[in-house]
Amino acid sequence: MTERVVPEPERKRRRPTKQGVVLSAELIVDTALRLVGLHGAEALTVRRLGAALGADPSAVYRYFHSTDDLLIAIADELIGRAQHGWRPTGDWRADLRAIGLRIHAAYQAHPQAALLAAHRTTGRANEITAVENILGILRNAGFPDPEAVRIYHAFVDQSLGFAVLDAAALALPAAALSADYQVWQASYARLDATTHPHIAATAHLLTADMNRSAYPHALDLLLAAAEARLGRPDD
Amino acid sequence: MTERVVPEPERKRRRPTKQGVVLSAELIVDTALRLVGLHGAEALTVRRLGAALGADPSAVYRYFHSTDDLLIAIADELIGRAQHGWRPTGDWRADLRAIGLRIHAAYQAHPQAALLAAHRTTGRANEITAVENILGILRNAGFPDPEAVRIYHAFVDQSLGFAVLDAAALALPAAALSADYQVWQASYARLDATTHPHIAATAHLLTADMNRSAYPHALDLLLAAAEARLGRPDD
DNA sequence: CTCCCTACGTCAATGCCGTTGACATACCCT
DNA sequence: AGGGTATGTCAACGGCATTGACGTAGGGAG
Repeated sequence: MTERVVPEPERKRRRPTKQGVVLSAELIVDTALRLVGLHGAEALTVRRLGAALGADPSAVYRYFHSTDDLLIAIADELIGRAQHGWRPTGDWRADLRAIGLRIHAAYQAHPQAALLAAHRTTGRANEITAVENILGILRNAGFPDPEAVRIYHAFVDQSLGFAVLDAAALALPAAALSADYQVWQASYARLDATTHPHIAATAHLLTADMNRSAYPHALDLLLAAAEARLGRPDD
Repeated sequence: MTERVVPEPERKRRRPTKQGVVLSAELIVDTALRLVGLHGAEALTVRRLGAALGADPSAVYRYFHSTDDLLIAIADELIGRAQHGWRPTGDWRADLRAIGLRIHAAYQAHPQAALLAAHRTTGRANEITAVENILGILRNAGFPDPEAVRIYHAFVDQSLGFAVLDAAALALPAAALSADYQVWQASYARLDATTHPHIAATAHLLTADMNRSAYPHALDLLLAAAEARLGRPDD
């Protein structure tokens, strides 16, 4: 007992740190996002977070049980930002497309955080709201419940999966990024047409396409296939 | 000069460690995969790897520039394993489905490694072979080059994205996993039907679906949509 | 067969990291 | 006004990746 972490809603005392900062779970999450955006994913350490907050590093443990716990909170915050201000239009396909792009964009805005947190199920408030919204769109569109659940699952995991992958590219330090490009030039762009005819034939298209996220296209394919099923409720 | 790492193909001297083990890049990658499979992703440290190999930890740096470099090698090894023994059947849709499932399965077999490495572009031999195969299937199926490249990109990134996400679930320690399930029970399964009608109506379906990967379904949707486009080369 | 060069395994040190137990203070409630 | 305790702080622990220096033994040259 005398648990180290007191849940945020029932916090009463707020005692400023030596440097005069009044801490809160929200401030810590925001500071963590800022830190990670400025200095990369590897900057997210308890010690540096403490320094950025103006507090002793161990103060963080009064708000989160562990760094993992903090990560979950960050993930939920991003999900919340993705939904901020969203309103359904009534067109299920457009609505799902918008939600998917919003989730993706929210994570792309904090690639390092996405890399750390997008693959976690948070079970927190913002995540639950998102689930409710997506399921509602599908059921109102006329998908029978089992189909709605299956499409929901594919849709959500697709957006999160792409978020992680695309974040990984953005999160790489500039040095590694240019190194990656040189690897590409060295290995792919000059492959022998006799051993790798298909890469050789499409090399120019590949280099152009590589620089964009494939998510919008993949999302459109998923939605098109889902719509095609609305008519045929078989199989 | 006197570079710390000598590339594997031109290695001549093989000097056993104190414990009598003869090292090689391959042995290190295999040992890393075994380590990570046995004791989780957090067990992949240079020190523990050294111990598992029967060598001083710093010997690893004679074969890889950094842990990141090692990770890339592990990723490429998994891609290679996914393709091992694969042969095209001539049915493009079945072939792509098989490759997708193989990639996914290869990473699921080593979830901790997948989590660390699936979002990296390796540029190494096995990755290049996979790219060539997939592009070949699409171009032979009759997709025009720009379309083939776009579908290739969506297909590959979707497979890797799902691999990361599904690996994350498998990689969680047993304790965290059951904790997750309890969170689910506590928050989702008993949500008020008036505030969250859609979750409440489908809760039983959600819990059943949650335990499977959505990848096969998402893959089928992608392939169905791609096939639908083969006829209409417009837009 | 011998000698030399240097590749590569080893050692030790550096500066990080997360986490925790003990402590003290100042906040809030009564 | 006073007490209980929440919360910020301090110090310490063990583990981490990485690197420079060292020496020994493998292999090529003659």
